[in-house]
Amino acid sequence: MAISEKRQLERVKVIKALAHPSRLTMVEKLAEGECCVCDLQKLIGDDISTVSKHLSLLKNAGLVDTDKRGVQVFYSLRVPCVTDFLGCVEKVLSEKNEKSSCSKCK
Amino acid sequence: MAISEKRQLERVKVIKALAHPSRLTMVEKLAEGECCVCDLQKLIGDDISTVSKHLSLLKNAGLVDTDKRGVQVFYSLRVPCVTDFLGCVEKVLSEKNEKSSCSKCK
DNA sequence: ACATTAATTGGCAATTTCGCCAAATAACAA
DNA sequence: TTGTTATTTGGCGAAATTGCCAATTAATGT
Repeated sequence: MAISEKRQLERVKVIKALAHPSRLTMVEKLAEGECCVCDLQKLIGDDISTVSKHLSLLKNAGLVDTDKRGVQVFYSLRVPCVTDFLGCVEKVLSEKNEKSSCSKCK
Repeated sequence: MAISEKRQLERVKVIKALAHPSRLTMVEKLAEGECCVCDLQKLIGDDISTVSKHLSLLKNAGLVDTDKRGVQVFYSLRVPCVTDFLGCVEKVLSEKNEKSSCSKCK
């Protein structure tokens, strides 16, 4: 039996949230510990409004949490398994290169 | 040290490939075993050309392999860990619902 | 109250993705 | 060769995503 359309869309929303270079970089950074928006902005280099929008998208997907302390907002990763997630992505990449551009084959 | 821009783009390419309802559904189907394009077309219901394009995108990302036998092309999942990958996505969703719409809280 | 710093939101143009149709290609049978 | 079935490719309009600027909101200090 197929998964409900709605459920699939929720899943896709989570995956989409990770499917952007800046957001992926921020998620990896957050895996090491919480950060304020300003730190993430320095890391990414885009306009702060752009970074903020990326972050709210991540939050909306359920990937991060926020904690406002004073003027700053601290973001933290909600689900640690995202790291394993990336492990799988790396595996796809290594197997891909292994086959398509095998350095041992001439 | 941050991951190279190029590497990050490769990763994103893989994640993006999974970030679509039809493609995600097909990947899950393929996790059970290989399928021809026609079977996947029936599963998804979109025009066959649309399905074919989704599949070539998956292939380009390194997620699936193809095997042409006669007139048909059989697709198969290249990396089994994609299943675990989805496990993490599910975890994100369950924790999300747990907090935002906690049934125990009034 | 006023200024300052941190972050979010609205709006918009540029780019990318999506899905259909029509046409092309490939394998095989008659 | 001709026809048939399976799949891919080209092209195009529609929809979604992206990133900047400007304006707004929020917390704090003077």
